[in-house]
Amino acid sequence: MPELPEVETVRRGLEALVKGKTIKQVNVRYDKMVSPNPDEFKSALKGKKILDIERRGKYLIFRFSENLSMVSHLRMEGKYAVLPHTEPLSKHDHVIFELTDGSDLRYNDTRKFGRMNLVPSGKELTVGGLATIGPEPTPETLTFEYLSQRLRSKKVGMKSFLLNQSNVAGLGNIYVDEVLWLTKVHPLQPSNTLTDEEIKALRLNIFSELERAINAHGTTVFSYLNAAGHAGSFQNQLNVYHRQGKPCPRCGTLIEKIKVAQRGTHFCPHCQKLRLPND
DNA sequence: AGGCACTCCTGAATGC
DNA sequence: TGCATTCAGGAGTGCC
Repeated sequence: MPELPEVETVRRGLEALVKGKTIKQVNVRYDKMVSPNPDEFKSALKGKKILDIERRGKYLIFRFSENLSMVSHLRMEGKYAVLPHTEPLSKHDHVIFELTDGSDLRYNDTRKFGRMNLVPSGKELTVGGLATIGPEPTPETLTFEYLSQRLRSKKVGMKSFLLNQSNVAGLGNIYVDEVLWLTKVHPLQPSNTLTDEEIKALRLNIFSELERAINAHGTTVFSYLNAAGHAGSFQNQLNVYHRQGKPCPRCGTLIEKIKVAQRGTHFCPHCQKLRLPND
């Protein structure tokens, strides 16, 4: 499932593969995937040049000529691939951007959860979750002051806090579990009970974990591949995610799996103890 | 405010 | 073997 490191890996791949190319025509095979309706989507994109591909959190932002932009979210299994136009379509190719050089940019999405929205350039931040998205998880944009204020202004469990893109952009189920394990904080620990030391550690762990994951070209679990069709390797560096019943790399206690915020949640019951308010 | 549940989807895993 | 059920989840919506 693409989170920030995977989306950034895709963005870099797309930049190398399709930046500067021109769209001949677009084929939409699953109408609900695009906005506005498929007819407007296709006619607006016809003849446009791909000027740049940017990223904000887990959202990709394509910039086209004539002040047109497209916000694309891959959700669970969305993938882009660049292939010769003569290559047969696969079952789950839902949107095909036919390019004038004879290649296709194809969007493939087994579960059909991904969405693409065309907007005038400059209006990108009005689309869906981008309207309320929190700071990018970098040292410059996610400051200690912001994070501690935000944590203390709420009392949600830490897993919910970090999954909420309006608090911090880019983290998903895998990296939230990993970052909480690194910081030795329980997924249900109320956000307003973290100490300053924990907040400092959490912040640094977010940065280092995402940086390491980007360097490994993201995590490949189940079927996720990046734009060039390659798997990432970060799954080999996961400490708790999908490791229920296996020993904690730090203390050897068996990793547990519980449900938090409708998500499978992995943690070490020894390293990540829930602290009650009057402890 | 915050915790749920539900929805969108398909394929893999599990159950009998 | 085969058919039915369960599970996985990012984000949006809606309810209590």
